[in-house]
Amino acid sequence: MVRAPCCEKMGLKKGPWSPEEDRILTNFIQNHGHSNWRALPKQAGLLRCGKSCRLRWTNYLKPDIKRGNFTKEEEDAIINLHELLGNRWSAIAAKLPGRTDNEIKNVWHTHLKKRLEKNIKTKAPTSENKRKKQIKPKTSSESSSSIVINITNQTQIANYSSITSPSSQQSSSCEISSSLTDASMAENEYYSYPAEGTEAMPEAPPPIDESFWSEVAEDSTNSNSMDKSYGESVVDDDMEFWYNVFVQAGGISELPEF
DNA sequence: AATGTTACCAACCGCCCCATC
DNA sequence: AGATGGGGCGGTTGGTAACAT
Repeated sequence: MVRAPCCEKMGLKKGPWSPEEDRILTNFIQNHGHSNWRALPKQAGLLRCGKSCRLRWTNYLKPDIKRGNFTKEEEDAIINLHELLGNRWSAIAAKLPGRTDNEIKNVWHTHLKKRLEKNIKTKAPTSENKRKKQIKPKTSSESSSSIVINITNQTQIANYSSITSPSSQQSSSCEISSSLTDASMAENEYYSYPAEGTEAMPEAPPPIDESFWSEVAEDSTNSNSMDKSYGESVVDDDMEFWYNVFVQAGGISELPEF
């Protein structure tokens, strides 16, 4: 079924949002919620399509969104999660509180992907691997990561996930388990290289932040697209998967209570 | 100072899945 | 059972700021 884009209707505005539009949308959602995105712009008096409003809200206006540069820990978490989940940005975003899938996707394409590609070529971290261009400072306070995911033994994790993870039913996980070779292990050494002016990362993974487990539990109870395909036991399987990942990573020794 | 190039990121587009009729 | 609508996701684009020449 092919549907015409919702914004094809004449008179609907496209492009960057004005501060006034932001204000109207924010006020409306705070007062009335967003039960129906399609009807929302009309009710709020915005000349936008519902889809545009949803994107603006979820990617920019939502109050719990964390602004500012990604920390080294967040970038490492994205890299590790991308190894496990592939281009499932929403699933990755679910593990990074305050970060949107769009933001993570952007960071991946503009920054992390190149970093990894460069590292494959050079095989060793050098000062050239670091960002050529300085990021312009953000206006809001500097972000800080509330979770720490530092998996050092990628091959072990990936192979294990191919056995126990519900994601193993999908091709992406099979690719992960088969593609992680000694060479890729060498690449992964890069993940631990310290950013300029910071301490070197410890060899052993740091303890998993407790908040991670509550996020996993919360995430598992929400039926997202990732979970839906796994059937009724998805919640338990997902929990078991993440637990196994971090046990293998050496981050925790026992299953926390949820 | 002017121009070209690169990097970043907000926003859009098309497709898919699920719920409802 | 099939059609339709709404929401969500991932890929891509376009504007612009920063940097290089």
